[in-house]
Amino acid sequence: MPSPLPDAFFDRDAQCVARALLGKVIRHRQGSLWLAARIIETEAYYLADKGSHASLGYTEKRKALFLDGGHIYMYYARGGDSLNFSAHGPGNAVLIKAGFPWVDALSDANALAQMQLNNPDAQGKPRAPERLCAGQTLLCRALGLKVPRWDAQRFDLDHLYVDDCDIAVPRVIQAARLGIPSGRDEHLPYRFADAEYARHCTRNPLRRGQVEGRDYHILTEGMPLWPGSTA
DNA sequence: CCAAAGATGCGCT
DNA sequence: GCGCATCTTTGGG
Repeated sequence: MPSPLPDAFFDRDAQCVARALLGKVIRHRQGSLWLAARIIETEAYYLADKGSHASLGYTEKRKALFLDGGHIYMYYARGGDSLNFSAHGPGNAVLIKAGFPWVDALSDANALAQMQLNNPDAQGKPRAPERLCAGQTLLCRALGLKVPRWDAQRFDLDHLYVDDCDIAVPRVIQAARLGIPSGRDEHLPYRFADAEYARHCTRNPLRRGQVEGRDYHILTEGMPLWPGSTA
């Protein structure tokens, strides 16, 4: 039984949404197949922070960032599509950074095989499932999500939604976001990852050399965000 | 119309 | 860890 996230889920602070999305499942229908990936890595962006697209100002392309929580914002950069969901407050949103293929009764092995066809490697060969959604544009490629179809749209139970599959995420990693140029609020700790899937993220936040308390923090269930602001 | 950037990804060291 | 390919969108001429 699918259990789509209600609009109210997204109408909260972006960091809360980013954290809560870990372990949720994105489902996108392609023909008769429901392609699916569980979310393992997210980043929050705010109107006021200089790393965000919204901080560049309102334009037609960026309008979805300013719509009510639960709108889809997609953009194209560096050779691929990226997926975001708007959160509470104009200009605030969550970027979906990485996922992991999800297989169940609705999204079966045939759906996974289609995802591998959608997102082959540079030689045209199928990727290992653990690499298939290990990046914001890889995820969109595997799931078949495109800017022209989904930007500024809402979820649609016949085509695309986020499913609460009741997956436990006992430990969440909170760290600085990736790829933010210096001077653009690059230190803000708005990146969130499922600790059990850390090695399958865009970059492993627990890789050798990273130090807890300096490079990242661990949040267990019920623990407030670090450094404590739930805004 | 064209140049350049961009919330990246890959391959090699 | 670093260079380079990536290719659509964007904005200036």
